[in-house]
Amino acid sequence: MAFELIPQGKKIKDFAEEIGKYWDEVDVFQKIEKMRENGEPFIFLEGPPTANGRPHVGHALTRTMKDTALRYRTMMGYSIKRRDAGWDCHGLPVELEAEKHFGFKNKSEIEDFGVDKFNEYCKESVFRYIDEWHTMDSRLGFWINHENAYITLRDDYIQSEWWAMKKMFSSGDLYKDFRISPYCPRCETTLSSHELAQGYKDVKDTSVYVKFRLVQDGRYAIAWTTTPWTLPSNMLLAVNENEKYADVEYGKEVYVIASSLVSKVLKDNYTILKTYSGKELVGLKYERPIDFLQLPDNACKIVHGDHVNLMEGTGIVHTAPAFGADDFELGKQQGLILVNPVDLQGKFNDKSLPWNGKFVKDADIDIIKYLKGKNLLVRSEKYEHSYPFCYRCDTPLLYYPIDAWFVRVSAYRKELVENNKKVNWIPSHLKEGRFGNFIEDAKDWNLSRNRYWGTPLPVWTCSCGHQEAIGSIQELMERSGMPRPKELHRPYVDQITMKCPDCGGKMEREPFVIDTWFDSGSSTYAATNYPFNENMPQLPVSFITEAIDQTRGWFYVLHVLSTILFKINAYSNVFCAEFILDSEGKKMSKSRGNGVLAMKMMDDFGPDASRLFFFTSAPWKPKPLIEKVVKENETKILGTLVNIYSFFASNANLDNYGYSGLKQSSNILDRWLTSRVNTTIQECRKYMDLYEFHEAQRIISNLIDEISNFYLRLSRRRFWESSNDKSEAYSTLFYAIDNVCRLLAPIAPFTSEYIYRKLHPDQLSVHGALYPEADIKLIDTKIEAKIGVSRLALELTRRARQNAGIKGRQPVKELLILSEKLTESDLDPVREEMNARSIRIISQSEKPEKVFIKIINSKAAPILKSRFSEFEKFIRELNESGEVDKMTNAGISFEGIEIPKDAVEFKAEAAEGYVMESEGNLTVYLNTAIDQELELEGLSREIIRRVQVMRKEKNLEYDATINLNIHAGSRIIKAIEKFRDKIMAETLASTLTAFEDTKEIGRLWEIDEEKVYIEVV
RNA sequence: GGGGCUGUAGCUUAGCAUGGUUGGAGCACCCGGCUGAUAACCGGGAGGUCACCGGUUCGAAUCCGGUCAGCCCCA
Repeated sequence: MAFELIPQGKKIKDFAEEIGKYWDEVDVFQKIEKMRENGEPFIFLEGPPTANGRPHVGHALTRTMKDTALRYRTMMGYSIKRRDAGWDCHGLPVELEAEKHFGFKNKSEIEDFGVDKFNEYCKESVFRYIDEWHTMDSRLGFWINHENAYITLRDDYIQSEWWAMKKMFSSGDLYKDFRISPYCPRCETTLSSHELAQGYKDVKDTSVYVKFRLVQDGRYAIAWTTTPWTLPSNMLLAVNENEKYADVEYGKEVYVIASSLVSKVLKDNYTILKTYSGKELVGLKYERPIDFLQLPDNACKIVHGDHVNLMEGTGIVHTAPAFGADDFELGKQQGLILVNPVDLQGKFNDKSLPWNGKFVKDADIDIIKYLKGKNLLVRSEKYEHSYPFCYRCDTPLLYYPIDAWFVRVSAYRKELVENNKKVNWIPSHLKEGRFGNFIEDAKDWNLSRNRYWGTPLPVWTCSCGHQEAIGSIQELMERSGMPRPKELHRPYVDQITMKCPDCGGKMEREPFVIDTWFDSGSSTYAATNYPFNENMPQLPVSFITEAIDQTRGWFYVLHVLSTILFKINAYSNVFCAEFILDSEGKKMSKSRGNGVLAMKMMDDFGPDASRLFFFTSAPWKPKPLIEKVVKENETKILGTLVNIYSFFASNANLDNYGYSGLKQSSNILDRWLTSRVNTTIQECRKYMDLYEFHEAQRIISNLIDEISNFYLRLSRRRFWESSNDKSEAYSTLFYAIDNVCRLLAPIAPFTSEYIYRKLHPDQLSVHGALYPEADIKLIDTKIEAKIGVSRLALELTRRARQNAGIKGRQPVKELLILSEKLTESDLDPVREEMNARSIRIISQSEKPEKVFIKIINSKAAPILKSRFSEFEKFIRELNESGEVDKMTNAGISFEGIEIPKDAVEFKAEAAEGYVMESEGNLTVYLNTAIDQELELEGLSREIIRRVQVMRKEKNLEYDATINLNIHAGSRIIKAIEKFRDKIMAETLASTLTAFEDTKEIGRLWEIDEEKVYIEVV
């Protein structure tokens, strides 16, 4: 049986293509799934992307993390459950695309066009790029079942959500409320906090300090706001009763301002009259600066607000309950009837206002002018702050009082925190940090959208106030007595009405669709169509992973819904990736145009190099995409592995070797490598279990490097000469490559499969193999340590050679190694590389060292004064005598003068004729004497080396013989004659003729500045 | 304004939890060497105020406090 060779010039990217085809043709993925059918379940859940955008490198990263985890678990014998794709289909971004397509500017245009046609377009556009996703997944090697994908727009998926909503409606956890929500006046819908978060921008707005005259005594309370358009709707002023306030004389007027903020507000020319507690202000009545609107009698007074702080402004907060959440709460507390002069398009709609009909933000300037004219403005200034804009249409959002449906998440804070304790977060700081903080303070979830393309809210209302939630299609038909709608979308479900059980009136559906995050957050149960398929979803799922932005997105909604519906955490392990940055380290974004598509990365680098790149450092650190970093992984890890295999295969074939298990070897390098493989396995499993794939990659990469550059370099001859432990060497190398393939398989699935199947042509796939398990018996830490020391000895030898100016090819007479750890035989593997006639381990007493004394002039001179030069001479002679080391302990006396110990230094240097190098407890002494015989041997090796180069250039087979003719000067001819046999053996020359001549034949070489002509025939 | 993460050589990074010889690699650069698997490798050189300031300590890249910068999240 021969091992298949890797064709010259074949690229690692080509392997991927070949392997991809093989997997498809033979159905490898399905076969492995079947093989593991009865394994312990490991439950996955795919976070559904929207397929109306193209996959970029960030998607490739998270899909690599998913795939690596799942392949690893498969190799650990688990049966992966729910390895199904999923697609997120609804939502505002989809509608926006549709609006753009049709050129619509507002909702009425959509309604005129027809909601049915509009939604039809949305439905089709969702899958615009689905093919590219499929191709990307297959090229990246992401093994996931696409044919079982869950799709959130399907009736059966929506029906499960209806079940959930009905359940929450029944328990009171889904409720309608009139409150302040972030609202887009262009899209005419409320937004969720998640959508809000995407639209914050830093902008400069005009902020104003406004005077509110106190009825009691004519002082002015000064309030600050960045939204002047809310001033006409002012109903209250809020202070903090626990803070200090001051009466301040400014011009002829007296202002009330929080005392710590006076200097900020008024700059100079003011006098503080007195300070007092905020409590004294509470209850005072005031006159509004803008008083067109009719207000209830209980308005226009100062109240306490917990939210009032002294970070900015004046410590007195203008409160318009219609346009702020805190304001609204205060208004409610005070029992105020809400006054709202703004319509759903964000325009004033109260005839008493001079600005009636204007978009509120555009009225700011007029309002400021109006205040100035009435002398009620202290001053105005540009103020930079972040303000929310609609993330899809860029319209500034308003906080607006409106009916909306909410999930009572805040009531479940305790349960959310409890369930989070059962979750393993990677990286761990998210658990208590970003995510933990967020759920501790979870707000009720604004679920309803006044839009079209989404899961319809399944609640029907009667004009008498009666409400009912519907939990299934069956129930919908029974309750309404109407046929099943075409699909569970608008406008079809809107046409369903039912009879009110209370008053007999007609009940109509609440006209909302729901937040699309409810869709993806429902995947735990809706993807399996629970409860309609009757199988309780297995929760928590074992593992999910997405990018960091999903902490408040998918990770959050999954956790919330699972906690409310099933009282359990949705997942037990969650692995969070950071973003891939561009080559400059900048965030990739659409507006910058610096994004990189996943397919481009596959085209440029191929899947395995890309996958390895994602794990060059922890995936939870942002990583710039730099071409040479990606390529480096390919050469260092994959290229080296491929080479190791090529070396193995070409030699094994020459020797007709076949693997039949790991042979016990007495060779120290074999035992070392076997041990290294097993320690690596141990470590690797540990890291893979912790989802620290990047650590696993690093140690696998180290092992590959050591196999190639240490083990093989030093073992080469055993493979191509007839050594008696050759089959041990082959079996060790095979064993190492086989294990490396399996260790690397989850991370670089293509290349490892390619090599693995060359080792095991009879096996289906490396991914169906079991992940290596360390054999403790094969781990020998002593050997690993010893080899470490011998490697250091080799390094020191090279260093010493360099210092002595002796090249590696030149044999030296003697090498002495001072070490307590090594024995002679430990050096066997490195002996040849050290290239010395004699290599010995020596003891302390044998050190070829000369101890000498160095005078520390600054100390010795003051003691000796005028006799110092005599002392110098004395020491010089002493040093030359070689007797110094006898004095190291005794101390020195010079003609009756005791020289203190700190006035001299005892130093050691290599004895004459030696160069020494040391590191730690290891010292190497190199004898630098080169006699004629050594010199000639060195020259013979120079000849051999050059002939070898010529053989290679001629592309000769390894075992092809040659005829060798050499013309050169006398010294070299002498070397050739002396080492004729060796030269012929090494270069496989059947004849060797050598003449002292300058005739130009073959190729001209220069050795030690002498011309040498070599001809290989 | 609040919270989180990150900051180590030109670039990519290890070390930081548990303080301790001289902060370790790789890429690129320079010099030298090795090479019949490997555009690979080996030795040396150059390149670091370990973001900055302060504190604790005999001793801080590491622990503590603060500042700055970048990114993210929240408001």
